[in-house]
Amino acid sequence: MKIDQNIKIAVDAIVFGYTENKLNVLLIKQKYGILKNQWALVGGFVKDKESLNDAVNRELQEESGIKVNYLEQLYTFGDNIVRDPRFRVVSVAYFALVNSTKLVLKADSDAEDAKWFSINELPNLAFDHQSILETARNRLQSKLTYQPIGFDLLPKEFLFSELENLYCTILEKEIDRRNFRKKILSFGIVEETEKFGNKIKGRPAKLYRFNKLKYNQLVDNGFLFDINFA
Amino acid sequence: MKIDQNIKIAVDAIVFGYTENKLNVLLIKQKYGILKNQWALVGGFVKDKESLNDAVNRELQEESGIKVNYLEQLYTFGDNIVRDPRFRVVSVAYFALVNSTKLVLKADSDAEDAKWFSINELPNLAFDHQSILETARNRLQSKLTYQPIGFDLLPKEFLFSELENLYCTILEKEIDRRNFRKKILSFGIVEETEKFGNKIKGRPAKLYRFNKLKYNQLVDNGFLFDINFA
DNA sequence: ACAAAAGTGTTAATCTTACACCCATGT
DNA sequence: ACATGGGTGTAAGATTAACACTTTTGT
Repeated sequence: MKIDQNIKIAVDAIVFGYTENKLNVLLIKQKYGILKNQWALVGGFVKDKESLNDAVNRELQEESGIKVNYLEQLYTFGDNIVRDPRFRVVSVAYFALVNSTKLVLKADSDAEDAKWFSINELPNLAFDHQSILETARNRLQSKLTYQPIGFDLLPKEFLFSELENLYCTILEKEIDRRNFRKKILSFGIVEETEKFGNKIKGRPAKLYRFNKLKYNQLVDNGFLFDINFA
Repeated sequence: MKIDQNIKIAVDAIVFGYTENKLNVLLIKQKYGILKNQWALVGGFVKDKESLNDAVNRELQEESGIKVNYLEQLYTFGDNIVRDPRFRVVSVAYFALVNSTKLVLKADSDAEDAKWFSINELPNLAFDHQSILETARNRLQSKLTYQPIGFDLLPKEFLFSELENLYCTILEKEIDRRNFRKKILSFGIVEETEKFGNKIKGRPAKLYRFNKLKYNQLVDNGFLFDINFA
């Protein structure tokens, strides 16, 4: 059986970071082609002998040198058959979270420049990357409430106020500080360390740590992480 | 820029139906190729000038003649690079729900036979369709609790006991009849009709109808459908 | 002593759970 | 009159939501 089909498969990654109470996305300035100098998501074509997963990881490595904490398939964009002006491309988009606080980006082979952009100050994006980004943002918002993925955007040890702020920022909601802390602590998956953060102002704040092992154990026993707010 | 890539894109559909308190899946017996006579999901290759969505709908039409009530993209399977023994195929899987009570299947061009199988009595499946099906089943289970998709498996007018049974069957849980009814009715999206179902035994049961319009209105005002059980 | 952020409890309201009896029909 | 499934209410327990003052530090 001969299949006459001329469609290319690409992978794209939406990489979210969180610094200074802002949600950021990693973008790459295109180095070649008719889209030269346009900003785009990390991504590229899949090789013949490479799984989709390997492809995203390779692109992340090549274009940014980044190591992500969380990666999952988001959605496959293939309904707009002219999304890429060169030829038909179906793009499998991935959703990634990274602790960007101590991260050094490298601009490598395919990209001229790799940079973090606040989600609220985005440049014009190549292809249909704007709408992919919207999809990713929705996924982040909803997943934040039923999976402990917020921790993947923070350093290993973090302040409670940072966690709280992350939730407020991403969900675009006010959250009662006391109720939030009570709820999170009631799960028993976040533990106090002996250390203190280096705040300049106010009372020193303890650092906390997410216990992933404990979380996995609880999940095995039917535990469901869940944060709902009015 | 020339891309040397030789991967084919297919779409597959997991079509769920519900009859006589059983969850069923639509399978197709392959007519051609080395997989002749094996059972497989509805699916096929995407055409060059056809959106992914059009491709699934076409395959559903061609192979089963079915009209689905609900269709959404499920997941893209492309990590197993030898999932199809002939050449590399990346498959975009779709998840479909249909009211199968009055449905006539047609076996058409590509398929010898189209048949419903109870989810508990599946034959061996071609390719990695077994694992795709697992993914779909998980999606169905989780989505049932936070989206009103159960109605897409039932006729327009249905008995409360059918709805309840559907939830019990798919979630594999016992559900308190009174609490279930109370909860569903409290949403105000299911309304009583004047008609009665034609039960043979017991007290006649009213038929109910899902008011999709009302549901959409409520959603616009921030309503969240949600059924949680212990 | 004051500014700044951290840390902490209680109460009312709401939602969830558990549970059992009467009703309308066909035979 | 009995068998079968349909229809209904209530009370105890758990969860959520609303709300403000004290603590620790640096200046």
